[in-house]
Amino acid sequence: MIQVCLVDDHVLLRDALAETIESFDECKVTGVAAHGKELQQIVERGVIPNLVLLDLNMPEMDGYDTAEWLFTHHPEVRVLILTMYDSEVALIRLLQYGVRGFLRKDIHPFELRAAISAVMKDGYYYSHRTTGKLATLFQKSYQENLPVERVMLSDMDIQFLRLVSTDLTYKEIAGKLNISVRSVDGYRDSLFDRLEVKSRVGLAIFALKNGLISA
Amino acid sequence: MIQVCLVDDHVLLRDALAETIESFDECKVTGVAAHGKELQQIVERGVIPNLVLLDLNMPEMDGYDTAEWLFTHHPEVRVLILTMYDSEVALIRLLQYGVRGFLRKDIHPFELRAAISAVMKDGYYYSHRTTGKLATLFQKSYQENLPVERVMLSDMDIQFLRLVSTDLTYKEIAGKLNISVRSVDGYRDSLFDRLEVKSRVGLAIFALKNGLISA
DNA sequence: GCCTTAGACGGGGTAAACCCTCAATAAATT
DNA sequence: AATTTATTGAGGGTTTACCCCGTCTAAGGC
Repeated sequence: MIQVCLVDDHVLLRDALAETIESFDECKVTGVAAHGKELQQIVERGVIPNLVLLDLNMPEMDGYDTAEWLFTHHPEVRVLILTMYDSEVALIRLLQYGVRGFLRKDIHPFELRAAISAVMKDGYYYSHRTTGKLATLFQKSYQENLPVERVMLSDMDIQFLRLVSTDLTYKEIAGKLNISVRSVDGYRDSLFDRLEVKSRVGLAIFALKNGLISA
Repeated sequence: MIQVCLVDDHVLLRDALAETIESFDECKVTGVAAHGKELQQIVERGVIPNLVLLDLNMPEMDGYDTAEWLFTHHPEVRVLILTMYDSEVALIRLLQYGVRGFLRKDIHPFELRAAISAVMKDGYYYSHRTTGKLATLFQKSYQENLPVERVMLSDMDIQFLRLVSTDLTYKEIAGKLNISVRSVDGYRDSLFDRLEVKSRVGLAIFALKNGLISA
């Protein structure tokens, strides 16, 4: 019997999903949480699931931090991401934390069941869409003769993108990060290049679409 | 028996929701659709529901257009908005189309049932949050001695916001709208004032958060 | 040791964004 | 007919954003 925990702040979807998963003979929902902190409490109480279905955008403690925590403290727990919009950024960041698969919320229930089965049987579940995105990413890093680390975003990049998606000027951003305006220029231009946008608005839109800021 | 149609492109939530609603004794789900076009087909086939639970961000035909279509062609059908994020813009636009209530997707199932009951019994359901937003809006229009139309966004504003949330320069935007760059300045400054932001990025963020562009 | 690479910073420049003031037109109000 | 109001847009200005050119330093590969 697969013991599943659901982590999503959208109660309506989460509870309905719990019923759907309970209807699968091979599964049992042993816990539901609105965000990472709640999951932590459940796990630390000794209820350790086999599989965690994890949303990304949540209050308190988001999916990234939750995946990282599970990876370092309970690596035996398999994590399946269930999110609104997928993105290369999410993909790369989460692969580092050993997540076993990615699902968009617009899938059909039978794909959910297939994904759960695959994760428990084969250890992972990557849809065509996911592998496609990964392939594009590695292809890009190969064509431009750059390591994958260059294509993906660092913590600094993400911190920077969060500030860019704000009414602050670059001068103010430089102040917040304790670096010079020229360094800000450098990060910006680097991101222009890698994210293939031409303006600050493009960066902000990218940050929004990739869930880097709470929409 | 209340006949309900569900319109949402997220199959997982929509189908789970259908089961939840079917479990309410007073309700029956007579149709599900992924977007407005599908709902149109259902209705034009003669299956006219009492209540439509409507998402806003959808492909093909979004919630706004769907609400407008229902309002003009089938005003007897009551519309209850079920969306990810609520916003003043959505509120004002949709009130024009006679929608009966607003629900965020992070509510509890019992609030959904209460809302459905209220809409069918009293004709509407406005949560404290909704009425709060409305109050703020009217208060603002009163304080600034402006008609509500001044506080809400025109079609031009929305069209403009969509273009602002793009890599295009204002010169290019002016070209697209067949107006001069100075007029663009005017629209921009007017929106700065009304939306209380200081930069183009602020406008883009606003547009995203209010679902004016597909995220 | 040397070489590359990445990060932080500067000079100096152009284009874009921002922000005033004012004015002509047309539609709506009175 | 007169007044307001909205729309559009011009002149002219400052600030910010964008994008080259560099240098220096620290970290890591061989």
